[in-house]
Amino acid sequence: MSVIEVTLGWYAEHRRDLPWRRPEAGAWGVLVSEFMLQQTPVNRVLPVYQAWLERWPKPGDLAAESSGEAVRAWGRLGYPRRALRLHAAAAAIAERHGGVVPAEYEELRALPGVGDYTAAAVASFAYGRRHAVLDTNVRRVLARAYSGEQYPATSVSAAERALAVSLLPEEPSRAAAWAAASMELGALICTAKNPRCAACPAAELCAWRKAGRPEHTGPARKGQSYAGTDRQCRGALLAVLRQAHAPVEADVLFAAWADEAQRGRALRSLLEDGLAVRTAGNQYSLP
DNA sequence: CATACGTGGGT
DNA sequence: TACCCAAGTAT
Repeated sequence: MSVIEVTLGWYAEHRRDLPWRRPEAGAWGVLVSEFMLQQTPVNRVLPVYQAWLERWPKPGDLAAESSGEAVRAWGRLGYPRRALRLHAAAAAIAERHGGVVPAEYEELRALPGVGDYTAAAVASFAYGRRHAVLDTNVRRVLARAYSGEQYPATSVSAAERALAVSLLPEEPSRAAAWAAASMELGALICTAKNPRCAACPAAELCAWRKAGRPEHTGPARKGQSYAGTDRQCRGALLAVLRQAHAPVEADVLFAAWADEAQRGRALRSLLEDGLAVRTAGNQYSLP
């Protein structure tokens, strides 16, 4: 038995029944879920995903809306530029692909907000294509099971990608299943903090466990600060715009953040990003 | 290659 | 409480 075999067997039994994994989700459902899941946990995505697909069942439906409605519907998922990019991706799909989410990696990769991971994930999960799908979960599983290390490096290395490619089953549908299964294993068992090795189907084969689960050596991973940052300020300002259904006066917006210099900087960046627009006079709204 | 970019739940 | 971190992308 190999890590791949036991993981596929485990997945068949333990996979979560997530809405974007159902056949009726389609490629559009998969694409929407991938955008929302970029750096955001499953349980927070769930309700927003459901509402999103009910409102915009096809890419063309979203493309026909203003980008501001996408930002509003995005709610508090975080990183609202993703909502803008998903809206732009929907427009590109409507224009260039006849309203159908493309199946080719290169075409997916060319869409706004679709990077290497998302292009591989959509091609794999929605269309059963054979791609190395390297998200944080898969990377951790590979680091442990095959490289004997607690954590993968900060960015994907050539060696790491080569390993992932070498592992890919020949049969595309099986490769796609392995992508989903290894991701699920990383999410549920081979977790970052307290891995549940006792419940892991690959425990006997795991290089990291065989080595005695050595601690990560090297520089500690960079933590992300948030409190008091420009990011938090942007979030506070945007929350006001999301809740308002008409342009708001600058005064109202400024009441959301005390530091004048910081909120000025934040508002300017929101305008630059296209997350906010200045309307008549001194008023602001979603685009 | 490092950094900016939201938010909230778990420990 | 403070810190960690969650299906990344663009610059």
